[in-house]
Amino acid sequence: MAPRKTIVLDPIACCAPVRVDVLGEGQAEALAHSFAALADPIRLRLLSLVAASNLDEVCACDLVEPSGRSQPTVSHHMKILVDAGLIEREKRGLWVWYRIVPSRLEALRAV
Amino acid sequence: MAPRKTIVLDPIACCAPVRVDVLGEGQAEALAHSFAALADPIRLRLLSLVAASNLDEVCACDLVEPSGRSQPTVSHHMKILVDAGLIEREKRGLWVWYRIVPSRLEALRAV
DNA sequence: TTCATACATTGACATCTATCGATGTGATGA
DNA sequence: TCATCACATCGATAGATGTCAATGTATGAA
Repeated sequence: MAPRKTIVLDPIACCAPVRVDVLGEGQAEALAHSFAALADPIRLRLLSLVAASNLDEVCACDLVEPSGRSQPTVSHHMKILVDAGLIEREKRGLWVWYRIVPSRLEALRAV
Repeated sequence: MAPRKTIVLDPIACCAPVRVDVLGEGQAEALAHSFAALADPIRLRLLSLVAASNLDEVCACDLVEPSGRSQPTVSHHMKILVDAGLIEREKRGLWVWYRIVPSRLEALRAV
């Protein structure tokens, strides 16, 4: 089928740090799930709001109005970001505080 | 509403390269679109296949079988990757060749 | 011109996702 | 105990997305 010859993934590919290899199904599934969390403009803005905080954390009540979405919708999106490990959630009293998880963002860059 | 005080995005934020700012709607929309292209396990594997090629480019005919999807489906996904600017498409004769666009991947890392 | 090949497009369908109103839950204060 | 507040969950709905069979399009060969 191949015009030249089928692609050969170098069998003696060295253990180099820049090793380029084909993603397995499981890895691809997990990665796609992480990227999906970033694949929504509202979530990107929410993430941006948390990251831009000069307090290092943001109260959930301060996310609803700038996002332009309803409270349930914001809650829904924040849950997705938390489940993806991009944001940490901490409840203190009546309020919920969010912090970004830098290590998780860093991990995604290494694709 | 805010328990302490509303978040203040530093108005005198310097022109520093690590400038942290809240995404505008337009930027968020564009970014989300790029991430959406990566938010599918099949597309990640296709991208991986192209990136792992030792020829620097891959024929479309060599993507169908390893992806485990039909030819129209692969064509569909490759179009999404090309539209996102992550991959370049070149038709030579009967065959179509794909190359990754490193600069575009680099740009996404800088979020 | 006619045929075969490689890939794209179409149409239809099932599934997923974003959204919001209504309601539930847990904490605080009176 | 009761009322109130902050946030989560539920249920319903509209729109987006992945998938493939069927078909269309362009290229090269006979």
